Amino acid sequence: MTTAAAAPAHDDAPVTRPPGRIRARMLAAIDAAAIEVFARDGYQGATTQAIADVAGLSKAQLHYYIGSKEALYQRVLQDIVDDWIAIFGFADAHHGPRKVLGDYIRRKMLYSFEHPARSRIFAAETMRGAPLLRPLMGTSQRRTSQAAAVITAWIDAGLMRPVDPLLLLFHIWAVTQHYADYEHQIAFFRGRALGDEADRERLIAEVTGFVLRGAGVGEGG
Amino acid sequence: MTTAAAAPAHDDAPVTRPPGRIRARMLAAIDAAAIEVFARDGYQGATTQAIADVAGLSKAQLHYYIGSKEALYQRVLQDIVDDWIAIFGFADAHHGPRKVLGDYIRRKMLYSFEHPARSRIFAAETMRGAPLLRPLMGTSQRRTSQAAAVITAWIDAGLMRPVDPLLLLFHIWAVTQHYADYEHQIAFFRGRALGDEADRERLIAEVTGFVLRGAGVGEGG
DNA sequence: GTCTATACAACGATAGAC
DNA sequence: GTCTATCGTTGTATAGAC
Repeated sequence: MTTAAAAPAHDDAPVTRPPGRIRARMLAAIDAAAIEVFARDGYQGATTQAIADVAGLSKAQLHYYIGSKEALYQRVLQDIVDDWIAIFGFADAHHGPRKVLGDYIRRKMLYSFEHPARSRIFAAETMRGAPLLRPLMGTSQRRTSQAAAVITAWIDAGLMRPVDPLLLLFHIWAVTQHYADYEHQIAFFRGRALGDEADRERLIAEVTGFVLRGAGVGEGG
Repeated sequence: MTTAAAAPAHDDAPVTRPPGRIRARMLAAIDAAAIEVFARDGYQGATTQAIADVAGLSKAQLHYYIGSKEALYQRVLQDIVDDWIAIFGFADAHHGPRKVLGDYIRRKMLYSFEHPARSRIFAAETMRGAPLLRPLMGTSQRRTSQAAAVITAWIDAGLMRPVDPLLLLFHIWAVTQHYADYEHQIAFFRGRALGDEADRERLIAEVTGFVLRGAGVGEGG
């Protein structure tokens, strides 16, 4: 596993060059560019030329690194699914619906604010039938079933209303993701862009209150 | 306003042929095909070839009727905005939030069930910054402001909670449109497609209850 | 008015130079 | 390993035949 013959030990000049150092930097830039372009134009609409332009490479250069447009897209999708799973979390069910749902809503809202492009890619892929996303959703499906079971338990314990657990999750996703997917419409109707920290906190509070009341989570939940 | 010189008066053989009869039939087929393809592939991703295939025409034939891909897309967008405005309705404000919001939610849900493709086109156009939709949104913006004022009046009358009126509208749109835009995901997690009349009524009831509780509309609202 | 043959630009991708 | 020159295909659109 030696990388190369040894070399002088200057601190400012790394002795060994990790394989694909340029590659790693390139791929990071490419991923960022791909997310931006796929979010704006969709999978079919995005061109490798546009992604190359945003990443600052020639189209041919890009193709060398990505293999194919579909492979690049799949990588991006996988990253987004990983985010989705990382944010999802009903493990601490014993804290009750107010805390668990509230925290989840906050994480989803922050994700919508910070990574709207990723949310839009997920939305667009779902809208076209999710042909490339579906095979990556196994874990998401299991986690969703588990979360639904947790909600059912809360209902049985009298901590919230007997809403349909799965539909409640849909509604949470709908409202929180709306702030990413429809960001432009929201800015249009509000007359200003999604604003500073304080504004975001207001939105999170409003959404949280709306959902918890909708789910019938009382003061004691 | 005479259409042509007179002709025999057989009932089963129209005397005059309205100008562009073939054209009207073609345009109807083209619109339906365009909605399907734009919804699946987005504006950039949709090809005139694909639309022509679905409509059952040659690509060149299609181009004769549509002028350009952008013109076709704009026409579809205008139709969708017209739908949006027709469904929106807060004129009967005196009936109170329970009835007005409930009826509106029902109309939105039925639209999501019956025209998911149209909802998706609207979503995709919004996600990419709505460059071609924005100029068509003047009326929608006015109606939205009026609706927000109505909600404010309800709040002042103590008929519902002091939620942010605009955000409440966003949340209604988010939840109802979710059943169109994320239809495939919903089917995936529920393990079955959006079902029959009874299933749809259940979903409408669940969404309506969720929103009205979230808005703090009491029994008397 | 309707449709076919065709133009030419942009697409994703790769063989081969460096 | 990296990148450039170039390929074959498909894209939107139109001139001109019917």
